[in-house]
Amino acid sequence: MSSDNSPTRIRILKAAWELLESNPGVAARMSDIAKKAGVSRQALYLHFPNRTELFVATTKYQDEMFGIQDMLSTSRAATDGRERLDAFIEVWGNYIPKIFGVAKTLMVMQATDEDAARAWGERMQDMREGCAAALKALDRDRALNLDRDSATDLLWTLLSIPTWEHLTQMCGWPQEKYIAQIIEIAHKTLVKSAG
Amino acid sequence: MSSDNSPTRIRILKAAWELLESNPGVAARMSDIAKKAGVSRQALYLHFPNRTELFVATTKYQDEMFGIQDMLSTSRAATDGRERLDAFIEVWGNYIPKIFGVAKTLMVMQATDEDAARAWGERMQDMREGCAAALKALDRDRALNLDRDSATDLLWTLLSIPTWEHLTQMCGWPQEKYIAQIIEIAHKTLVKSAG
DNA sequence: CGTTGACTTTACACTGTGTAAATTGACACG
DNA sequence: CGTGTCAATTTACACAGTGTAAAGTCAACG
Repeated sequence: MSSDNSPTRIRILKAAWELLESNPGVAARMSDIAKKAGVSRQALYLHFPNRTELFVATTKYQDEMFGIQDMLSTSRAATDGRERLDAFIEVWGNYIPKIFGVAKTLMVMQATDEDAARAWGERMQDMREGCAAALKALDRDRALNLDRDSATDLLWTLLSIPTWEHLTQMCGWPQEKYIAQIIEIAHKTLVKSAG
Repeated sequence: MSSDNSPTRIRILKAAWELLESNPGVAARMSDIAKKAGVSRQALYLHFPNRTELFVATTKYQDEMFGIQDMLSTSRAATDGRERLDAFIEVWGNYIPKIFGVAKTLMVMQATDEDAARAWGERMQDMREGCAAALKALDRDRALNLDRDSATDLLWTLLSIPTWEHLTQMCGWPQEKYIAQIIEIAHKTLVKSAG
């Protein structure tokens, strides 16, 4: 999946990862990343065209390392609508804290950087596909409270990174409370009460 | 309320307002703001210590212009718990689009700029007070589904600017649909069904 | 021994913020 | 009328950080 896996490139990616994670939302300086990776600043430009692309590559590297695809496909195993919805929320909701630092940086850069916006947008669209898929079974059971698009939008918003950030970072909710509450809200707003 | 209202200062604030609104999240350059205001770049520094404080002053200017305090106090008039909750959601929810451009810029800057973080944090805390107040009557009627803090956190998140942005900008929901859905979610998750 | 490739080193162009100081012009007061 | 004051302009510069460019180093490999 990775276009190149020279050891230096990996070292740079890991350095970027650590720096972004230790300071979510703050775009680390190229010189600091270089120092942490133990290479010269100019070496970064031998592997990545610019800082944004380095950060984009870092998120892709994370997805690869964590095997998000496998995690999501596991959640697709459930056949019952509610179970599948719950599984999806748990998988994605528990994935967010792992990627938050890097993701937040890209989110912030999105406002000013076109490349970041494109990369981030694609990522979010993928996530929306996941939401749609998670609701499909529910819809087939005629247990969906809203039209499919609106339900997808709502679940997508509920599981967005800013929502996670607000509840866990600003409100101080523990991760378990976050998961439990999102599941409850999803049930109450998306699933027909009388089966 | 404003510490100084020289005409030049006002012209600068209006220029910043327009530029931020026309490009939400992008911190306009001092030179562009100056050009739009019809003054020299250096003149900006006669009125504001730095760019961040100019933007902070711009949000305060907006609040003053729009009279947000009056709008909110109107929503406090309702005595019935549900009515009051709905009124609060409508007032705040319809206020967001008016301030979005400037607010988003401050939100983005928050990640890297300490002053922006402080100013934004205060603003958000004020909002939380509003949420708490809007739920008070409901709690007194014993119609609140969760403990007061959790309910406040949830309403706070539901009415956050990123949530509005996600639903109206990313999902393309019209403002009325946004309001209607937020009210519905609030009812389903916060208000006891069998009064 | 010579070449190739990855990396380093040094230097520089460019953008944008913020500081500093001298200059202009209007208005007000004695 | 002259003088001071205040707002704003003009010009210049320090500083940080990204990205470009090009020459130099060094080890591996044929």
